[in-house]
Amino acid sequence: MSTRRSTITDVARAAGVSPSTASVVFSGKTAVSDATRKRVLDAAGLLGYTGPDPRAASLRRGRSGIVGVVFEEHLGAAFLDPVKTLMMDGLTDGVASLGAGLLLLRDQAPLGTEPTLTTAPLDAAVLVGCSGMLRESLAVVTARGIPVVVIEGDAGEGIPKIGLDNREAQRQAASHLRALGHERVAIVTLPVSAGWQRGWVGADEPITIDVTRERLAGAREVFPDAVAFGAAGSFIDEGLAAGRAIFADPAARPTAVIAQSDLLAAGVIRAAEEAGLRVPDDVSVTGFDGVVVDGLAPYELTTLVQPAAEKGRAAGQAVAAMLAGQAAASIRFTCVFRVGNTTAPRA
Amino acid sequence: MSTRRSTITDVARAAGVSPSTASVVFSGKTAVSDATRKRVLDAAGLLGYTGPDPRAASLRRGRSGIVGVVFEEHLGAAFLDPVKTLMMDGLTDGVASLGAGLLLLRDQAPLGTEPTLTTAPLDAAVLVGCSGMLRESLAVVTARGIPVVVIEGDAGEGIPKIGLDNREAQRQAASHLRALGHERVAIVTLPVSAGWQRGWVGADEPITIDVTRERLAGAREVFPDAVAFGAAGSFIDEGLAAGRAIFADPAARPTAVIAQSDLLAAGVIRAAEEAGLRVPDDVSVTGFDGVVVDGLAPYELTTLVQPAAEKGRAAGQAVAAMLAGQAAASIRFTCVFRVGNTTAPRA
DNA sequence: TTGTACGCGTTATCAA
DNA sequence: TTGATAACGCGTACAA
Repeated sequence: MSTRRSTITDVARAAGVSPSTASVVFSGKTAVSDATRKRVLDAAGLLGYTGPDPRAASLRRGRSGIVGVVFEEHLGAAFLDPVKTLMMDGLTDGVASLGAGLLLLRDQAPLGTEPTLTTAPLDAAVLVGCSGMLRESLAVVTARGIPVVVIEGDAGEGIPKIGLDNREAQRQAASHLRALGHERVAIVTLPVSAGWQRGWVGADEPITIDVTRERLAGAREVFPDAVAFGAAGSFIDEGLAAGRAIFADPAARPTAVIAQSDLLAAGVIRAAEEAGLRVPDDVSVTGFDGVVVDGLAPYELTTLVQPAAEKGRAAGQAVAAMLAGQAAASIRFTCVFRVGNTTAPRA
Repeated sequence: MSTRRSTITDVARAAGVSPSTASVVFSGKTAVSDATRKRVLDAAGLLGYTGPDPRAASLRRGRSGIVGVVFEEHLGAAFLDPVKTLMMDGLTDGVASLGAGLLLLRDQAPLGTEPTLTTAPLDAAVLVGCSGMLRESLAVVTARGIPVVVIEGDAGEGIPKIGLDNREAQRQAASHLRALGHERVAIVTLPVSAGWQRGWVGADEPITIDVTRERLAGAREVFPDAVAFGAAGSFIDEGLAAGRAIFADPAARPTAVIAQSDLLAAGVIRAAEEAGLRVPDDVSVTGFDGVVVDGLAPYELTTLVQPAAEKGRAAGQAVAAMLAGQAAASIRFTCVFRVGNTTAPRA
């Protein structure tokens, strides 16, 4: 049973038509008489032909229908982040209009395997949270003429960026806290650099991750002297650890904590409870992202709602535009400040 | 600047060698003299040639290096599940040995777009949690001779399945509870069927999702009369809702709850606390999966640790085997029962 | 070690 | 509405 797969040529021959006609029956690009169509389809059924080989079609058309999504981190880690998940949802929609699918790619190929970013049949690539690495692969891709878009990161000149008004948004939350009378404020940041280990962020620590730096800057515009504790990732447990460090010294306790993500904020709240502090009565907490934190109820975070899915969708559209030969512009989305029940006037 | 992309033929001509020699320089399949290699590489650099076109190479080789991963549910929903995330990690590894990447596919294409499952240049496909639908697309794929593997689901005859000993495993947890003296037990199940709404599961409710059915059967082998509440998904908040329903009537309170996932168990624990019950003193709770539940500390679930990443890896290997022309067998992994601090003797 | 020749399976173009 | 022709860009026997 291991004969050659039948091709469109076989079908055409069996149906007594030319290959191009058979092709048209499957692609629908041109009108075909019903009689002919039936003959071709029948022949196909008989031969077990199930449609054009995508590989050949893709070579001929010059399009594969595949958009690569490149993550810097370990793939599983990426999906632990609800913001990225939402973004993927939007991206799925965004490229669907293109009839394309998403190919998951890791920046760091697992040793010994070829860098798929350069060998995969991509029509376009979307980089997620690219903080300046992977420039080499990127160079190859752009040289190949493959459109590239970056979400929350910087890939250098000429590459469209989809991002947020991180700084301004975070400043809003800080202002809100100041308006409530808070003065002693601590900040819990996202990782400060690649491979960052949980810990206090020194004043002269170089911050290489854009999002972290911008949000921190926004908070410090209002509270220049606020201490900052850098988490190792956006997880509740990281927020918990950060919160413990922050609330450790009763004498130095802040009355408000600005967390750079909702998950971190959730952890901080738990740490506060652990330390016998009530939220928001004893300590106010703000988050960032506006995602649903599973299990956080009855709290409703005061946070900045970012259009995560929109970012993905916009990236998809940008890619589509570039594929259509148009230039795609960078986009900065605006976060919406939402007051929940985790902030209150200073006691 | 918009002239034709240069091809390997151009490079060969510029380097003064034949196309096949140039090809060999890039593929490394045959030895080439250093001088020749240098000439070719130089020419490539000059022309901005960045390597073989993946589309053409894939046609020629008959391999695209792409494995499709098909989810039934909305894509974002899939990644909210830590088990699936881990599985994806394993799968990534599993196919990496193949030099392949993962193409994300949704079962239900978002209307108006082509079913990518049939038009994408796949070398193989992995179905996740397939409960018997999508038979048509599947038929096309298998007819095309594309290897298919199913994780936690059933795609019919002849398709290798990667799964767990769900029934036996769950029975173990139940036995543990019985050994602790528990008699009045409630079960919180995963969704009972596609589109299931949260609620009590009637005795004659048809259970169409394999995992749910098997785990329920395992629990009922020990506690035939245990009531079951079906969650709408594997989330903490769903477990919370289920727990509230279960603990609502003080007179009918169970002394132990068997949850079909760790996230559900986490929610149940929270519901218990809410109802003023202590875990495990007043009520014991078991989970299933053995994943790290973010924010659950200090609890450590008594649960069944399933090799989620292993499942993914095995699927990748099965796919690799089939691609190599060998038959791949179905695999049933065994869960390991782990006692945590959420179960205790009946008060 | 290098070159020749051919085909992978399809589709765009144009003419009939 | 259909058919002939010519790529698409590459890899690989095989010969030299």
